[in-house]
Amino acid sequence: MEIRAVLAQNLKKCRQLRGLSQEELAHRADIDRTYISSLERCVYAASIEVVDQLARALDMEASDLLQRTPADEPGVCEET
Amino acid sequence: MEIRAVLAQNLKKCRQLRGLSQEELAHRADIDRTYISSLERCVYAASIEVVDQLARALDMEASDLLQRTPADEPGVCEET
DNA sequence: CGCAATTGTAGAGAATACTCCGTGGAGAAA
DNA sequence: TTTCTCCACGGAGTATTCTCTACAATTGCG
Repeated sequence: MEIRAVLAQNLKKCRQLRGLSQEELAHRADIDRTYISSLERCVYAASIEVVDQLARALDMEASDLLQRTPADEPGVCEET
Repeated sequence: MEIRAVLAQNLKKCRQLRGLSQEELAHRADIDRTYISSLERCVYAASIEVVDQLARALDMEASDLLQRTPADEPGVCEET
């Protein structure tokens, strides 16, 4: 799986789990809304600074957003 | 700690632990040597694609290279 | 010291991330 | 239908990453 897709998947999942719209997240992370939309569609390879901003807005670690989830394990956003 | 510094620190440590020079790593990751030098000095905020290439060249996960190390815990490269 | 390997650094240019504008579509509710 | 929210998507412009070339500084080793 491409690293872009890993980020896209984790980003979308964690955002939705927190009940945030792309626009709300954009505001909290101080990032353009359409850009977040692009990231969730794998259009760009984000810089680690953007990943860090998004992670902080989601109250998690940057490394968590890049975590590849083995098929039979829970994702980074789920509770145990 | 800035996310650039986290990457810089982990990158340098893991590279040295594997006995690789910047040039050898550059070749294995198919990335310019001077750019790796820059990353270890926090000059740029790498894209997640570069982080992934470096991680694969170091036989580890991209998320590991962005892991912040709590002061009293071992780094991502150390054995237990 | 002399030599070799490694790393720092500068500068120019290509490539790509990122912002900002706007438009339109899908779904839900009045 | 109309309205509202959310999201996909395009284009143009700016900012930054990333490559390449070349040379200087450093480190370690005989």
